[in-house]
Amino acid sequence: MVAEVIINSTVKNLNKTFDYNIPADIAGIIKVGDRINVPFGNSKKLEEGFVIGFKEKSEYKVKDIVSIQEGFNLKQEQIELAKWMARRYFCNLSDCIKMMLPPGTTSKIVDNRVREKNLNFVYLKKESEEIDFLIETKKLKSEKQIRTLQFLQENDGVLISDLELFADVSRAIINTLEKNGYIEIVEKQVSRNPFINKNIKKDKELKLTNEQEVVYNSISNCIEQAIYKEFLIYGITGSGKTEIYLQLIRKTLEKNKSAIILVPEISLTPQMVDRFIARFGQDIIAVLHSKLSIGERYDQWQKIKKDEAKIIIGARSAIFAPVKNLGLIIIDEEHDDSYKSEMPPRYNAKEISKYIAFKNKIPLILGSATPDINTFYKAQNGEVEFLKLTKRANDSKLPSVEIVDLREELINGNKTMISRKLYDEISNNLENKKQTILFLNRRGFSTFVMCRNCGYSVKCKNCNITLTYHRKENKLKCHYCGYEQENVLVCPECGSNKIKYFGAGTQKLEEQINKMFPKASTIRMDIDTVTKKNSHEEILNKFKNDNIDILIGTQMVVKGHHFPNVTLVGVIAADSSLNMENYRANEKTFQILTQVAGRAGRENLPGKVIIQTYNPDSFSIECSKKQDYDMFYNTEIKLRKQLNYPPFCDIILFGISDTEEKIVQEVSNKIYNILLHKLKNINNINLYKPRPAPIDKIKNRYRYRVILKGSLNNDSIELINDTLEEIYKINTKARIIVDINPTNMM
DNA sequence: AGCACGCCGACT
DNA sequence: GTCGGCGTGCTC
Repeated sequence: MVAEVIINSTVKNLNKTFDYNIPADIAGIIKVGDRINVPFGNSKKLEEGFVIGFKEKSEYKVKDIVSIQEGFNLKQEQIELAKWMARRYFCNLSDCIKMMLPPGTTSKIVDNRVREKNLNFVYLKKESEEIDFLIETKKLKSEKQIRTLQFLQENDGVLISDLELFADVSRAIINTLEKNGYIEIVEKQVSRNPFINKNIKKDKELKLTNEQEVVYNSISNCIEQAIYKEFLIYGITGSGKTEIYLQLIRKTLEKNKSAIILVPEISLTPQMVDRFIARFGQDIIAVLHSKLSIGERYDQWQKIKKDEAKIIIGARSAIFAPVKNLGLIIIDEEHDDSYKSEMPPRYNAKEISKYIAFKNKIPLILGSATPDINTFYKAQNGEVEFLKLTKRANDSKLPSVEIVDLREELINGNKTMISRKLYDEISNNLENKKQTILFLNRRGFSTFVMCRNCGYSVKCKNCNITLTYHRKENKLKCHYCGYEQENVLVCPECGSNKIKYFGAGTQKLEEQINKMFPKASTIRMDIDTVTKKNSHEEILNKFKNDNIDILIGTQMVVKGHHFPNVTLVGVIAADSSLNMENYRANEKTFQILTQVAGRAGRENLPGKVIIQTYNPDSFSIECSKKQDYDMFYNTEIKLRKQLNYPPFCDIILFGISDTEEKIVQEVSNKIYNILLHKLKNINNINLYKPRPAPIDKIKNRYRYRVILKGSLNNDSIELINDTLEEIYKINTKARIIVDINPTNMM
């Protein structure tokens, strides 16, 4: 008898099973899912592996398994899920297995050293892009230093004890990095219980409205009878989805089962969690998200594993939590892009949820005010049961939405970013002591700097991207690789001084607003102001509690929070998301505008939304003015059908990159030709010739891509996996990524 | 990913 | 001769 083992490695060519002999002392206890230590290759150190099966004998000369790591074993069904994922998402099986292991134990063999409490907290001082750049350009050489910085990057600051334990770095390394100004050490008492000091009053169940009750009953019935079914709760903001969730969870608990609630990372705020604590108490709740330190995450994970936590609230990866007796999965804001992973394994948590719900015979709830077009399509054809909430629970009115044509503004000589209409409304709001949110999906001061004489625009020297002007530091920065240089006053090409700044960002908006309304208090929120742990929260709290007049921000102002005193929302330019080279541009525009609009006038105050745009006739903008999802859906779905886009097909993106363009082209052509040859007998698949990616160079790497469109089934997915295996064998140099139904096509 | 193997130029 | 540069290929 030999064990089939997957080596814990991200290397493509090691993504296959290796056979190992089972020594007598563990022969009786070893089972599928065990995490083991094995000798591998000619390395002196042991490698980590996972047992995924057994067979009679091996055709190879096998080595012995050295030991089993106690307390880290996975269940057979988890291995099954990992196998399914690896095929579905064209990724390494060991990457999938890692998702299910205790946080912080996946990078290397960790013995069970005692995790001491520690007061010192370390965080990255430099921007993570800057660190990436230092590594990429080989300016940072020490492997341990790199590992430490990468670890901090991934974790947004951690306890020193976590760093030592999980990244295996020493105090000396940490001190050196601090001396060089890369990191900062903060004296801070960090609790491993994210709920500590919370004194939340218990609340009582609200009486459901008739409409809510209908929704509740349909799902409750499936919990009662343990039936798999997928539901879409389509309910406008404020229609009381959360109360239904809470009562369905109560029902699940009564059946002695647990529930997982997935929410977008950004809306996983303390206020949101408090609502669950108020209803069920903190003892049976676990929270999993990226703002927790690794130690906290580890403790939350253990709380679930020990079956103390029955309610798991978390971001995407919480779907892999080791829940004992799962009875319900809820995905809130199901249209949100953060459910799709952009890193390997590039999984979609909605699909994983469906898989798990089906296997466990339990209901899966998707909730949204602006459902994903794909989900709504399934609801229309009955694959998903459609449930609707049309009334706002407290009867507050939807805000009025007005569209301002920026082209007309320009004709009338207004060169500022604020239209007359919006100017008047802001003035009005300031007089009435009401708050305003201004939304602009572009950070920095100006997105490009151009010479008006010769047309030259300043580009990054590592990426094919125009540099963004940052006013405060008077520098030009690349938002992709972190490269920065001094601002130019004279054109480097022709020597002219006619340098002009185009494409205004949030910094410029802030400056203009401060000029226009010198008395108003403002606060800005974008990646540049949100860096430290929690400061996203801090800015929003400051805005709310200090009654700041105007909040200026990007994407991140849109989600989660509820500001009772905000009555005006201004969208400065609704076009930036429309111009993306992406079939989902309309959908994203509609969703974001509808959500922004939802920020205005949430209680008894009537809200007003002003959308400024150069494309007032675009249907996504028109539909968001009317806040008419159905109209939007009906238009969009026809386009998708016509142009053959999801939900009518799947898209697979093969991304090829390397520092040498010639190699990228060669590998891209090889991939294209092999795929073409292998898939020639399969109907309904379109393969598009290799083309440079929309951003064809990032961090000195040239980028090409091959796109495949088609209705995929298990057979075609297998065929593509086989093809990839062949490609990985031929190619060792270029980086290849494969993404099925990606959210980002850049 | 590591690491050995092996082929070829440089050098005490 | 033989030291070491890195391209190639394998790991049960």
